[in-house]
Parts: sequence; structure tokens; C-alpha cells
Amino acid sequence: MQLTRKTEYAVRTLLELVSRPWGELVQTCEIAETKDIPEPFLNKTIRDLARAGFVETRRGKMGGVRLIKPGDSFTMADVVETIEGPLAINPCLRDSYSCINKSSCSVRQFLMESQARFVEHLNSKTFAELIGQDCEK
Amino acid sequence: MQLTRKTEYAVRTLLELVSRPWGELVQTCEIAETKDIPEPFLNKTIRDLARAGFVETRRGKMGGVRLIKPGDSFTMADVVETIEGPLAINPCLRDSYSCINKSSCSVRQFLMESQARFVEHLNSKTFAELIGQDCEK
DNA sequence: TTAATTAAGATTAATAAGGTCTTTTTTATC
DNA sequence: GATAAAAAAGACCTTATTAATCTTAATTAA
Repeated sequence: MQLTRKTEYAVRTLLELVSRPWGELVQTCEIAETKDIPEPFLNKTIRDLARAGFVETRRGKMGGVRLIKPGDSFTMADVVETIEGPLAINPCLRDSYSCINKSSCSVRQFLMESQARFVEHLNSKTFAELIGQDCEK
Repeated sequence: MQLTRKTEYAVRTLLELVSRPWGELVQTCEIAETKDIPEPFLNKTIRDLARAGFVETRRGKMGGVRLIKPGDSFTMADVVETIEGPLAINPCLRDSYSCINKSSCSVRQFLMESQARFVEHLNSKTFAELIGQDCEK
């Protein structure tokens, strides 16, 4: 019952990018260093963020990564779902889960609401709003 | 980011016991069968519930398990914490986690609140209240 | 005494998470 | 062009966690 480290790394990366001037290109090795993330793993994480439209990358000499989604246009929930896929705090909340009682089960309904409260809060602040101090290391 | 199957099994077991007359002793093989839980795994789960004071077991012929905590005195959050230990949706929310910024980190603070909303909802209904229809299989 | 039942915990199997490595492609610069 | 620096892609490996099984012991009713 925990977010993955990959999500944590994605969050750190986006915090770093949001805190920089818009449009700035940053080398991944620099992010890896300052945010204490294993570089090859960070590369994969950044690829996920790129595919999802948060950042764009530039290869070759002087390459790097830059934000293309404004920091006030996405939330923690967006990042979590980008990295981990649709949230389901219990197997029975997955679309693919089959159970005779699925639709009528009061426990499932209850867990669905619990999850909704959680996601609701994750959506209550944009990344731009989150940045006051940020969490390194 | 998901509750474990063991928690799911504990929940099913408690739902079964809460729905029965107070004091009734039920054989674990019966619960395993009706709730579709691998029996040896259920035994371990029941041991956890016994150690935490939810149920009491009785060995030998005519043995079984019975509820000793009234269904209106515990919630989903209690069961989750019993089976999985203290909830922490992100590593930085664990007591043991060390980070220079731990106390001042706004992201950590935010996640802590998100978790609190979740737990608050898990605590909003007792097991007795949850039982209207229950979720088998 | 016997058979039925749970306790305890060692062991194994399956899955997922976390991380590394190698090769390829792209790009700026000489 | 040639070269070096950077990210892309994905195969691969390692470790941790989860899930399940199995064996032996203890307990209890009959």
C-alpha cells in the first residue's frame, strides 16, 4: 500500500523542472545528481513522463529535458496515474476484476469512496501550488 | 498501491463472523470454503486477527474461530493496520524515514494530508455498519 | 486413545519493484 | 564528414514482497 519509488522520482523531477524558468532544458544527469536518483532509472522515468506529455526531451550534445505542461495544469494524482496506471487500492476496484457481487457489494462501494477521498485530495493542489519548499533526497 | 490479499481475506473473514450470531464458533475450513480463501493461508490470517484481539480460536475437535470484538467497535482502517502495519502511502511518511527536509517538506505534508483523508473515510463506518450486503468470492 | 482441529513456522513459488547495462539514434560542434 | 555527447529503447538482472504450501506439534471432544 505504497506509491512506488518511480513515482517519487517522477515527482522530484517535475518539482525540479517546475521550479526552473519556463522552457529551460536540463540534462538528466544534473537532475539525477541533485535529486539523488539513479541515472539510468531516471531516464526510464523521464521517458514515461515524455510519453504522457509532461516533458519533452532533446537528444545529442546539449540535449536534456524540459517541461511542456505548465506547473499549474497538473496535480499529484496526474503524476501517480501516469507512472502507475489507474489507481485501485483493492483488486476489486479494477475494471478487469470479476466478482458476482461486484456491482452490489457494499464493501467495494465503501472502498471506492475511500479511494475517491484520497484522489480528491491529491487533485486539490497543482504542482505549482505545491512548491513552497520542495523535498530533496 | 494496493491493499494485500491477506487484508482482503481478513476483511471477508470478519464480515462472515460479524454477520453471524454473537459468540458462534465457526470452523476455519468452512470460512475458507464459503469465502473462497486458501485454507492454510486463512489460518495464518486468523492467527493475526487473534493476536490483535479481534477473534479467539479454539483448537481440537469442534474447534474454530469466534469473534470477540463487537462488529460495531472496529473499522476497515483497524483491520488494514492489523494486517499490514502502520499505513504509509509513501516511504517518506514512515517514522523510520530519514530526510533532511522531512519536517519542512511541503510535499510530504501534502501526502500526509491525502493519507489522512483516506484513513478518515476508512474509519467512518464500523464493520457492523458495513454489512448490508457483503462481498463474497 | 483417537480423530479432528488449530498453532507455528519453515519452505517454496510467483510477482513486482528497483536497478543496471548495452546498443542505437540523434544532435552540436570541430 | 567525423567525433563526442546526450537521450531512446529495451533486455537483463537482483532483490523484496506477496502469496501459498507443507510439516510437525499442541490441543480438545468424544
